[in-house]
Amino acid sequence: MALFVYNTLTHQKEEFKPLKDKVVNMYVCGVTPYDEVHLGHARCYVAFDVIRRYLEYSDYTVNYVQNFTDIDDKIIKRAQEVQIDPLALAQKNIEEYFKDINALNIKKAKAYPKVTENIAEIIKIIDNLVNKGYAYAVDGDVYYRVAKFQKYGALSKRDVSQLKSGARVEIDERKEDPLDFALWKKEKPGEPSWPSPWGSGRPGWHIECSAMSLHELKTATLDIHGGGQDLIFPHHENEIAQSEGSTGKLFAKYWLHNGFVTINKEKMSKSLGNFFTLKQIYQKHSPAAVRLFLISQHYRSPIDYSEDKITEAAKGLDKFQNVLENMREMVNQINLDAIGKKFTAAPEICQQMEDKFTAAMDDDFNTAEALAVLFEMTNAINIEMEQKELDLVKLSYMSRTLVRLGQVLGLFAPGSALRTAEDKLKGKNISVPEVERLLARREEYRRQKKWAESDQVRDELLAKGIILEDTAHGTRWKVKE
RNA sequence: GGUGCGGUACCCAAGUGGCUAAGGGAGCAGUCUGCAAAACUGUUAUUCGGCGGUUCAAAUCCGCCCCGCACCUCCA
Repeated sequence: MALFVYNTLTHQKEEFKPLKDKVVNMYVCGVTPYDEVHLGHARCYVAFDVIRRYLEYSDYTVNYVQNFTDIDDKIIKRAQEVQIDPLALAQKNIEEYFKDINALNIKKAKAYPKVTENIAEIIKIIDNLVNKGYAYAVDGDVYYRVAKFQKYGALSKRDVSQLKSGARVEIDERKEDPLDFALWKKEKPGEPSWPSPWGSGRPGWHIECSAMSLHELKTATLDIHGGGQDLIFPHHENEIAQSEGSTGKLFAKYWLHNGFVTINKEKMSKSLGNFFTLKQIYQKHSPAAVRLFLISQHYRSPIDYSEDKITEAAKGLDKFQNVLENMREMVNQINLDAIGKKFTAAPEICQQMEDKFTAAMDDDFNTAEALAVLFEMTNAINIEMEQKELDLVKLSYMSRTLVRLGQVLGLFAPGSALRTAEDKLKGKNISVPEVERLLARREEYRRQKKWAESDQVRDELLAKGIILEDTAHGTRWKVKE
């Protein structure tokens, strides 16, 4: 089976073939760090993290680059509002970005270029565009000459003449055409600026991605360029115009765009004010549950957020957690190599599950279906554990497959694995030592068969949202979400 | 107005021409358990927004209609 991806550029699913065999150069538009990270951002970066992980699972070397647009109108505006230096504001938000995003178990990019560290590269491209006639300077500003770029509108499927009649484009007398957009903006008093051949100023919004992808990945043509659907027009359309105008080569082979997070079916966005930051959500839910929620639906479809849905995702996570903890108790000590003589091959079901999993993921990263395979595997393991005579080697193979495939989706990875005890108690009015103290007391009651007292302790814990499970190997506890 | 996406059970959500319409949550009944929880078993869509059409065969293709959302302006 081959991997097929939906390419926004061609509006269809295509077989994925990178330029160079087994190497994928991938650039995903990062955030403009003027505010906190919200769930919409998380969806984008989780989606592309899954894509990256699956490509790596499929034996590709992935060069993943994601930028920070750390100087921009919005940063300047916000900085003025809170009376802080724009670059310091951006820096602070970048630090917060990593805190919030890392919790979601997102793999590090190869590089995180910033606009402010790539001014020279940006100027170089603008200069090149001016020399080729794709751009013109007016009064300290530099604009892109959209009419000169024949393919303009191809990505977003827009007709240039329609755009003009749309009348929503701002009229600026100095521009040759209302569609022309700024590559370089003349310095304004009190704003950060850099020297350039056209005078002091700063880069326009779209140029940084053209410059930084070229600079960081050393290739005119990217294999994958990703981002949110809201960036298709004008941002990505403009990037194509800039990059291809400058290099004369195809900018990106595959354009992948993730769908929005919505609330009550409406797009979650800063402008509508209906957004939830990750910090807000983390107060009530674990990042792992947020991640599972985000991948429970295909990355291109809109996903509607609600508290209940994250809670549902948390329950799914519990299901995985339960099976893995039960497994751990049973097969923890098994050395597969030592017992290998008896059971040399992995059971057939492992290969079947893996085949189903890859078939789902090969179809434009269908995580919803892939997830179903993991639940099927979970069920199969549970059934196997019900058997009178346990086949521990088989169980071990099965759980290894579950974990390995789960990790492709970024679930239960080592490190950020499942939820830790402290993580579980987030927002609860009780500490881990306290729980353990009560458990010990209940254990003593149970030993003495004082059921009433024992149940009282259990009820007490339940009232605080803690559920107990008595197993053959002792009592386990978890938190009701 | 232009462009695009979607409407599948109580809820979420896969499936885009042919095996019994995945999977998760919720509910109900049962097994297990000191009792629970977890887990397991059974059960909840003769039907896929509506109406026509094509076909031996359609949730899947075509036409029309109804409804929802997004983009065309900063947004992941």
